[in-house]
Amino acid sequence: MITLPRARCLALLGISSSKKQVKQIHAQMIANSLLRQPLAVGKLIERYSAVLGGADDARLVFRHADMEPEGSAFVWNVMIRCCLPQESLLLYSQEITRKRVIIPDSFTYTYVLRACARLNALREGTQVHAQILKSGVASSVAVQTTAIYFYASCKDMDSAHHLFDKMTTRSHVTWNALMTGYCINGLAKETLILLKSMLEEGMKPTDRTVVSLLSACSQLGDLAMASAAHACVYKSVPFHEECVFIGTGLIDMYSKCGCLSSASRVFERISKRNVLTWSAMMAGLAFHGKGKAAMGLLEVMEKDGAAPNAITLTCLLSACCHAGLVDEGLHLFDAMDRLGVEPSMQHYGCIVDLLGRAGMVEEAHSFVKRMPVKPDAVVWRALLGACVTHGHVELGEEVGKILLQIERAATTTPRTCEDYVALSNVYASAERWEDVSALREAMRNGGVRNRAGRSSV
DNA sequence: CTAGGGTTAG
Repeated sequence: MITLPRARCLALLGISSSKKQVKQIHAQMIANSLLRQPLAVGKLIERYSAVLGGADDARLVFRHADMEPEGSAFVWNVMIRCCLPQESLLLYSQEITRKRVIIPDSFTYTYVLRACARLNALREGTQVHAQILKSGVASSVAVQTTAIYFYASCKDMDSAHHLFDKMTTRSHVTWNALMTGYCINGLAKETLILLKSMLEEGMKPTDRTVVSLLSACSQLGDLAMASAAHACVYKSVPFHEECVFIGTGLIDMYSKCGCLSSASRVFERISKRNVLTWSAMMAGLAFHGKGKAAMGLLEVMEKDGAAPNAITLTCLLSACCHAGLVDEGLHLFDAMDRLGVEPSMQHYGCIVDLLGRAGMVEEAHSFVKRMPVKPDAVVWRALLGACVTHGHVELGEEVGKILLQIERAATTTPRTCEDYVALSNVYASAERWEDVSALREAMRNGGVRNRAGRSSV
């Protein structure tokens, strides 16, 4: 048997795209006794993790890696970086509780914090952050930036901002991390203020900076601001027309600011469209009640050789919903199998909403009962909304009680008042005032806060 | 020549 040299193996690994290919190179590496070399093992784990169905193989390679202590630390870091966030935390905590055979370094900490961010695990990540501070490892800009990203992902903007203020050296990624944090937490004004200070400090905005800027403008719904942002993108980001994120952001921004024609113009001029570009345009059309046009775009998209995904289907179903296109929506739902997209809770929710808004409350109810998965609160809420609008008091009461049950069983999500208010509206529509006041009483006793109303545009 | 920090829908 001919064995490939190390360099050839590593190069081939880099371009392997299926599990079968990775397995072949894996065999070569065994024959070449490359599996005692940290870099080779690391690359193998990386590749297995990247291909479909390779997670178990990556785990096996990791478990059987046998090398010097520094090599183990390196391979451990690679594994934490490449596996799913839940497993990253597990690998990390196992090693920490075991008498610290491997000492985490700044690489480990960035990966673990990133995992906590993805899991929305504020408690765990805060503990990790404390361990970082205790570890004596001089915290690098990368670790601190990831910590900012972590706190922001967990909606703890106070900690994120505090950390940012304390940093003496910041990279453009640091600025972007905090800005993205403001953005995803709906703090559009803060996003713009931070961008201003970034520019004042002489930092150049990057493609990721302008994605936050565009999203902030979407939230504000201010067309004048949107045009200014668009001009800023033109001035400051070279090759912006090749950046899919920016194109998608522009389409979304113009749609949300009420200017569908500008959104279409941007869409037409994008050279590299991906599934999200198409989805964003469909969402924009949906937002403006142009359901037929959104459906028409699906055909163009398929002719263009792009395959719709779960997000695309959500956008289209919601377009049908807003435009009252019941038949089209149901037809599209049936076509999902052919399109290769498995219906998720959101798609079921769209159909219930579609039927409910069209006044077909009985049909919506029987659809919910036929669902192959357990309906979540969003699905029930759509049905309850239909009951309120179309005066189905009995069903509304039944659904409202199911929702309150879900509400009480939930321990992780904060208590909200929406479901109480909705059920209360059912009672009010039937002039059952005693039930209304009993519900208000239950809300007070349950510690459910009434929230102030808000509007975006 | 032992790797590193983030993002697009509702």
